[in-house]
Amino acid sequence: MGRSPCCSKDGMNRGAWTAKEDKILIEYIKVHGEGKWRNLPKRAGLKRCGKSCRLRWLNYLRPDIKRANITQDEEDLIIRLHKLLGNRWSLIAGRLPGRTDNEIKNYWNTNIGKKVQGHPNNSTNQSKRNPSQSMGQSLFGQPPSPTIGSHVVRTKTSRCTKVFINAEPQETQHLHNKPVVAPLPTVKDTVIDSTAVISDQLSGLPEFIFNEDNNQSDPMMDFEIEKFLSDVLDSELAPVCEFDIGVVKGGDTSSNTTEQCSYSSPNSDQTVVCTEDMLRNSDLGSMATALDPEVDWLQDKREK
DNA sequence: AAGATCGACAACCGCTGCTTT
DNA sequence: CAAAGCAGCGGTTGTCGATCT
Repeated sequence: MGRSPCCSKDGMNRGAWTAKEDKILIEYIKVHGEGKWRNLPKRAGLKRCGKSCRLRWLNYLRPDIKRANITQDEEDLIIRLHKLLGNRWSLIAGRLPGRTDNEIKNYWNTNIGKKVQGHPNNSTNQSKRNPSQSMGQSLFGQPPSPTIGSHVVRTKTSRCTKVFINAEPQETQHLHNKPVVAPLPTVKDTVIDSTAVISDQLSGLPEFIFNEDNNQSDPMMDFEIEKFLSDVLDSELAPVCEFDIGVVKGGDTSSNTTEQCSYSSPNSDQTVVCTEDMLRNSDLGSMATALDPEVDWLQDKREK
């Protein structure tokens, strides 16, 4: 598919932005709002390409940008999120108010990356040595580590938003030896009911988000895996959970890839890998079961 | 004092996926 | 359904100031 270039380079300004250009861009966005970047330069009278305007605005001119140095807390959060999400800077930035993906990426490359690089058994270290492994190949053929040291190895963004669910009823699943729901016709039911059981014991658990349009009779539904993980991060489990998302190949000879979410419990030896197949088979009960040690751990913590 | 090197960060580039036509 | 348009993402490069030799 042919595509015209983003913008002509003829007569365009390049390089650092001047104060005058910044002012023009700010004034224009104040009046017209963000978006329609392609036409913005022409309308605003800027000799810049739309991409450049967008970047300048998002990374530098936006009023909510924090210009202060990154704090230790923020650095810790970046490291933690990087463990979880890999080089998905926009997702990481989304959890750091006032910080941009570019800023975090630069900070990582110039500060954290070096620190982490010196640390043995680190996936970031590995991916620097051999970037091709960072596409999920280190997961290939070997299960995620059951220890806390399990890390994300994916660098290429891919999405798992739609999962085809087998609508056939399944056996009763148990959580804490209690019946969760019977039958379990859909992933939606599994997740919601499993969560409900845990929620009886623990507030602040992730809110699992599904497309409201879906119902039990609709086998096609949205499972927002990134939202799922994001909600987990917001929950009280955040301090103890280790989640990975990875894209793995089906086998040595297979070129098929599948998305998976693995969960490693630091309070037990248990690791649950939640694959598309598991989702298809409504096997999220296993994942919920994996949360048991954390629930117990948090309860103990609360009682103390 | 001057050139070389390094580090930080802004900006660019190529690609991808979603939406529109 | 395919092509084109567009926004957004992550990797890379360029630039500039600080430090070193």
